[in-house]
Amino acid sequence: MSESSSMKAQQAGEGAALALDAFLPYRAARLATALSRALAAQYEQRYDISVAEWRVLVHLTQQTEISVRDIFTRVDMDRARVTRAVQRLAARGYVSKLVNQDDRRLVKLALTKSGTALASELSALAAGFEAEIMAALPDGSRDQLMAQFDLIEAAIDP
Amino acid sequence: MSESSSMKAQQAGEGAALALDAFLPYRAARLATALSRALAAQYEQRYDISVAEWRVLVHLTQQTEISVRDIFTRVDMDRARVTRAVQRLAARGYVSKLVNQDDRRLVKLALTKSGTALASELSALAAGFEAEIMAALPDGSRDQLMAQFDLIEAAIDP
DNA sequence: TCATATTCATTTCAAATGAAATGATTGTCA
DNA sequence: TGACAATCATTTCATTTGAAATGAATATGA
Repeated sequence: MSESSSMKAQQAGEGAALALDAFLPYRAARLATALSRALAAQYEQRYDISVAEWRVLVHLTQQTEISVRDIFTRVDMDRARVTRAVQRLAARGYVSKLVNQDDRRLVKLALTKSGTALASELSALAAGFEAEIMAALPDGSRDQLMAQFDLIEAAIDP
Repeated sequence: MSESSSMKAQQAGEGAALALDAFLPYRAARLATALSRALAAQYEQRYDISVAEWRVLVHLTQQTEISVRDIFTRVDMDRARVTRAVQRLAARGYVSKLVNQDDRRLVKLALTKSGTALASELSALAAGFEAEIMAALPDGSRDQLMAQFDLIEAAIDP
């Protein structure tokens, strides 16, 4: 393999060269895509489920009779993406979609029986995936990470 | 505002309900987009630079005379995205693009004078942004985070 | 040397994305 | 009550994305 280009790579001029490898936003993005890709590889093909659909499913595992808005405000996807994920899930019979009679602008989402079954399988898969990764970290890392993530998000938002 | 739908939300049936808020892949994705959005808000409009372009610029700050391949292997973007970012940067005179004479399949990228200037401004901006966030965390959090990220990525890859 | 395989950057094309528009419903307040 | 604003889900439309195809250049090995 040709290594010529990288062999010739040289440091640029002085200046404040930002170390990308130690730059939090970049590292967070890299970590997130690596995790997402690795996890999706375990279910995308087997269950024909996208990341957006996966998130909606898991969210409905925790709360039911909720609206599209309830999901996208909590789950970090925009309205359109949630709407589309729900459409695909409903078309395949995993999610039921009714009009909320108290406020007919709202949709009332819930898992169907097969949706519940699928969500269970996916949850188990996901938990296993996470556990495997966490096994490579010192004890307590998980809580530590979550606490740090919380602080960072709090520092950004307001 | 109508709270009816969330007021009515109720816990779904027993089962292993995966807590999305404590699920690493989800939290990493949420963190990454929050950081990316907040940072991009500081430069996208002012400098008319996309995230992909920003990454290429900063990368060229550290190594020069490198190819498209050198960038996308290190920077977690696919070839097409790097090619497009480079095209836009070259069109605006921030990056020079020559053919590598030792291997004419390769492109030889470098910052121009104005590209170097822009990269400096952006680096300073980025460093400030990160410092502001890190100020909200305990001392040593940064190194701790990077070490944890390294471990997680290592647990995924091979 | 020559045929074949590989590597690189770019382009193509279909799918995903998200900002803004739309239409339906509910809230507000004079 | 009724006009107007606000909210919800969906759709529209232009852009972005990335997998695969392409074409050019180099490596490999008979």
